[in-house]
Amino acid sequence: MDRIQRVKGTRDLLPEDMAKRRYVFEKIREVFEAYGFKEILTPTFEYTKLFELRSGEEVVEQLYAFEDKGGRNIALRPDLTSSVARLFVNYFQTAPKPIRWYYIANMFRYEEPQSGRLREFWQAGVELIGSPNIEADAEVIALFIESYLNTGLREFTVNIGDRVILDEFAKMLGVEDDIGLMRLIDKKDKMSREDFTKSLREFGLGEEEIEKVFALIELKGKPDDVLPKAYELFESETAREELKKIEELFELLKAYGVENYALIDFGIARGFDYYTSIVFEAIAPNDLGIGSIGGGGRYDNLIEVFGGKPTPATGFAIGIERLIPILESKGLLPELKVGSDVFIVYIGNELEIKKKAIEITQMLRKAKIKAEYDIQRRKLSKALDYANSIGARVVVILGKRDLAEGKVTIRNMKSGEQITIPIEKTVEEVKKML
RNA sequence: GCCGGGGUGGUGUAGCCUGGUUAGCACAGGGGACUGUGGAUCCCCUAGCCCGGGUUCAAAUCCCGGCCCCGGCCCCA
Repeated sequence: MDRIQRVKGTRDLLPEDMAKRRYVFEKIREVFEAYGFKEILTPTFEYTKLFELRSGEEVVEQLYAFEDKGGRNIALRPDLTSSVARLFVNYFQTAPKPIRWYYIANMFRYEEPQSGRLREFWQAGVELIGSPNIEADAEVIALFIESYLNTGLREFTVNIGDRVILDEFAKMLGVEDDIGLMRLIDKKDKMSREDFTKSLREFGLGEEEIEKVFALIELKGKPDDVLPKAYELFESETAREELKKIEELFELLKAYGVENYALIDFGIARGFDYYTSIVFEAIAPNDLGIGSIGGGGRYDNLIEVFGGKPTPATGFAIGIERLIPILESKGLLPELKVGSDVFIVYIGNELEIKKKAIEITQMLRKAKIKAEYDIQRRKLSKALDYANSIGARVVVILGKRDLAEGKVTIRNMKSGEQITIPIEKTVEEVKKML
């Protein structure tokens, strides 16, 4: 008969995978908590309308959307930002600001799987709701950087862009389709200079405008280098005020001690069209074909879109399926042992001796030692073989002769060394061997 | 949605181009010999050509379609 396979774009996570994920999640969670963020979780599915309100009806194409038995149009969450905004509008509009929430959850998008992209994937993210100030952007970006640092990652940058600047830029060029221009600029790193120029021409820009686009995308690097040039390029009051905010942002990041990881890149747009000003994404160089490992930004209009009072907010999400392979390829994940440390074997098949094996196993377990006894009725040699294969470091052997004297034998699987000890000393002696 | 490369026991593979033994090997798994040390050795067993159609006397092998995997494009709200 045909066996049922995994659904396209999904993954089975085996014990070793889960150990790695738990490790990475814990490292990220530690930092989130240290910044005073509180964990929340919203339902796995929402009314499709929620996502349509945010992004337009065409997003249904990229959603896992379906009709349930009650005739409701439902979609699995593609991220948590919409749900968090909904939650806020429904119950928390009068709560003291700012609200600091974090989540670690799986998301679903109906897209073609490829490197670093699955249909079900996990994100660890935060939302900081209620502050319009640059302090909030700084807080979130600092937390973003520190989260990566706590996983052990060092080779990465957080590139910071700004939607206001891009809007002003589009105005400056007299471009109507500002979103189209942003998308094009966002792709600059994916193509050669020639191809990029060609795309800009096809978009309808003249040579002078193209020059300006290149001037813009060269606004990339440390603020000390970039900002003076930016002040030259932009003359509008709006743009200059925004540049001032960015200047302050970097001063704040210095106070956090994370400024070395932050760069300006005014070519960054990020796809999400609900972002309103500061946007950012983390890039870690790798040869795995993985692009951004996380990103976020300010979304000051979204809560209004969902029927709430206008409320500023900012946040980010870290893509776990992208981060873990990078950490792994750089050797930044510790050796994570899964399974029992101690294996208990008994020789013979008498009920009494089995009960003894269980009692000893329980003694070890109560002492928080990972232990299991042989429930396969294995012979000693096969039992040792099995103990070896599961990576048990110590084997407790119960033989009739030892038991008659109230003793057991414990074997250090690494050295092969064995000692015979009184049963009541088992926990103590096993601990010494671990 | 589009393009390229793939799909052989649980895992890794040989066979495919050039159609023809019972689809080979290794590892893993189960059992046995062994009954207090063999983390071994030996023996036995389990288990596979992604699915469907076509060509042919004959298909794992050639052709078409589908599904899935890997990668790229679109998209990434």
